[in-house]
Amino acid sequence: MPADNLRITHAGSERVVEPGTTAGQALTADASGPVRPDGRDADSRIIAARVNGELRDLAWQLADGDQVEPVLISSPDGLAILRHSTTHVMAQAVQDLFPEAKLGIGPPIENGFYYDFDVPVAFTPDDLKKIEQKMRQLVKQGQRFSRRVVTDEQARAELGDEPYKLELIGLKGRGEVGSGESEESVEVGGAELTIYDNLDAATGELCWKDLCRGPHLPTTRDIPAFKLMRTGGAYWRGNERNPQLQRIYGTAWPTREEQDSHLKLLEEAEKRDHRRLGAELDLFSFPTEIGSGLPVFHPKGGIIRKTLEDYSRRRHEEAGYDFVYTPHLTKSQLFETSGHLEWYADGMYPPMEMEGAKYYPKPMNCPMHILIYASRGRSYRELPLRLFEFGTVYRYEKSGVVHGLTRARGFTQDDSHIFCTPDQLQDELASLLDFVVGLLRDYGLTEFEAEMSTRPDKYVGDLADWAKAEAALTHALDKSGLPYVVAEGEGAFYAPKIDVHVKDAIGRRWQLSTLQVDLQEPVRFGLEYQAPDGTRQRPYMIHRALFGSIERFFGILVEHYAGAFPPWLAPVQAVGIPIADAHVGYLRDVAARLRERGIRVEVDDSDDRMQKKIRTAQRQKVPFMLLAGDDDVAAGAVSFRYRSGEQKNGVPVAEAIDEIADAVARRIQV
RNA sequence: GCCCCCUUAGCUCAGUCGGCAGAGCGUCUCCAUGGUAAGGAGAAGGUCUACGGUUCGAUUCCGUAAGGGGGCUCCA
Repeated sequence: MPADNLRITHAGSERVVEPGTTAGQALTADASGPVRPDGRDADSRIIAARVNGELRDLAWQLADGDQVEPVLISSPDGLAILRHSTTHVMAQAVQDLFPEAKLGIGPPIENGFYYDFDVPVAFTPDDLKKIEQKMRQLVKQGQRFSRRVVTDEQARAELGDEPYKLELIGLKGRGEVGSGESEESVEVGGAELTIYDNLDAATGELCWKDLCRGPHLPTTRDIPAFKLMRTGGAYWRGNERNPQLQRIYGTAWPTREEQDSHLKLLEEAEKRDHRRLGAELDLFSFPTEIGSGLPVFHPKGGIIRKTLEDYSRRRHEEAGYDFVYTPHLTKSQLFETSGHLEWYADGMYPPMEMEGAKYYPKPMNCPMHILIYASRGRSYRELPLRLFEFGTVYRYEKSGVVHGLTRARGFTQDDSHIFCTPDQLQDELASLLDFVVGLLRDYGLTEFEAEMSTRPDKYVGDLADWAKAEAALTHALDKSGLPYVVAEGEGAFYAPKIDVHVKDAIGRRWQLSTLQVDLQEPVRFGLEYQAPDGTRQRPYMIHRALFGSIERFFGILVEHYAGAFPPWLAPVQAVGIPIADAHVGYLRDVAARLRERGIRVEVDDSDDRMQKKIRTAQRQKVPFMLLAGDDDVAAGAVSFRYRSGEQKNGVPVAEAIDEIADAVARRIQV
């Protein structure tokens, strides 16, 4: 069945385009419709179509009256189709080379795709090369993707030796996999079962087939750029009780250039890896003797951490928080009352037994803050009561998940619990969100997006409270002006929540702050306050962590800044570099004056030559370098060098000191 | 926790198809006093992660453990 021409309706007129045509050819120069997101893409290929709103292959048979919109390869849908098609090519290559491999699922994902295989032996990096080579052959062959609707029985007959595919066919019947967003739906979503055949370009002979919802590219030759990235284990259907399959990840792009820039971004991310920079810049380490996931901060990491903590404390103080301190250990009873032992015992370090009592390292601070609230009777006049603590907690993360500072087993939360009346909830949440975003901005993060998570299927508390809490959170979000998405059913069992995500300097998203309206703990602990009418009322409780974990936030900042912290956070803010030994004394005097202004400064009096000292300071990412030679000494000046390489010569010492102190005080990046 | 991979000097890594090991950077000492990203010379530094096993002999092969990495699952 040759691919029919595609009729597209655009700008009120209908025209016919052949598969593989470009948008530029398909559209008149003045076209301004949906296929042209911007002028740059005018030559992008049309690889599929949206027929009456549904994605279809170019080979789709059109009926009169169909509303057809072409899909460009560079559009989000186009990218998914490209990547989904590439994953078929990969699966074919794998089954050519490893005939015993059984197919799992193979969906497109962000920036690429994967396919899972059941194979007796895991793939090696060498296998990956062979598979990629084979794929390049298949791409060159230009096999046609061809869609076929089949009945359940046909599908079962044709895929008889693909046990996982058979399972998927079965699932569809039971409605477990619909047309939704699950990755399985890529195979069996939609109203009918379809099989995609890969047909030889010349003979039309069947080369390979897969149960698949589609759509796909016209031919394998339409894959412009791809690369296999890595392998890994993955549980069948994402369930750890299921067998583990071997997953191969790849990436695919409309142009070679886009692929290259994607690979470059990955390289850049690797260079910024906080674990690597943490060692290079002597910030922190994970001594084996202490244990996995338990970091120590070295002096340079320590001063950064102290600075960001101090600033956070000051801001909290200004915002009306009260500072509290609580111990690291508690008798089991506390976490029995809170319910944590019942729900999260697996994630807790085991208890120590002393004199008949069991003591647990705390996995969270809230119950202790609650006890402070409950330590005496509370009046509505005291509310909202905002308790704040840098509280260190311990969670036994499974060995496979520990990851640098971003997933540690001991970490410190900038934890706050706010107790308020029902009336205060909305305003408190709204101002809290402002506070959170304002503070994050001061640490140099500028792009935010929020996620609102609502009541899950398994929940505690009563519906009216959930509704009220969700409404208050939504109100706060609307008021904040932050862009947000709603994640239905993603809330914790005891609370709906807002998570604030930030984008870092290279565009990666991190989940940072979380705001939760707790509907459970105030009840469990029987919290109350006395209302104006003399009755005893239940307060609302808000959990809130801004950095989440200081360690994790620290790691994210290291990566965000690529280690080049803004002056106020930099461990060494300025370094004096003498041209020769004779100028060391002069720079020591300058350094003393800087120290008086609170600047962290060092003078490099090593035996190295000046060039080497610059190189060293540059690699340590020191924001300001003050050089001095005979000329400078004579003029009472310094040669002022920024880590950008920019340089001003003959700057009077007083001026240089003012500039540095000013940059630090204003917390600006240089 | 599960699948796969890794662990050699402070760091980054060579190497030994089984015969007790090397480079660069860093460190230390000396020389050099040099104007914008590596001046020169010399020295110190390793029970080759740990423990078992195979072997005449193990850093190398096998097993176990610890730590690390890439995924999966999980993340109150």
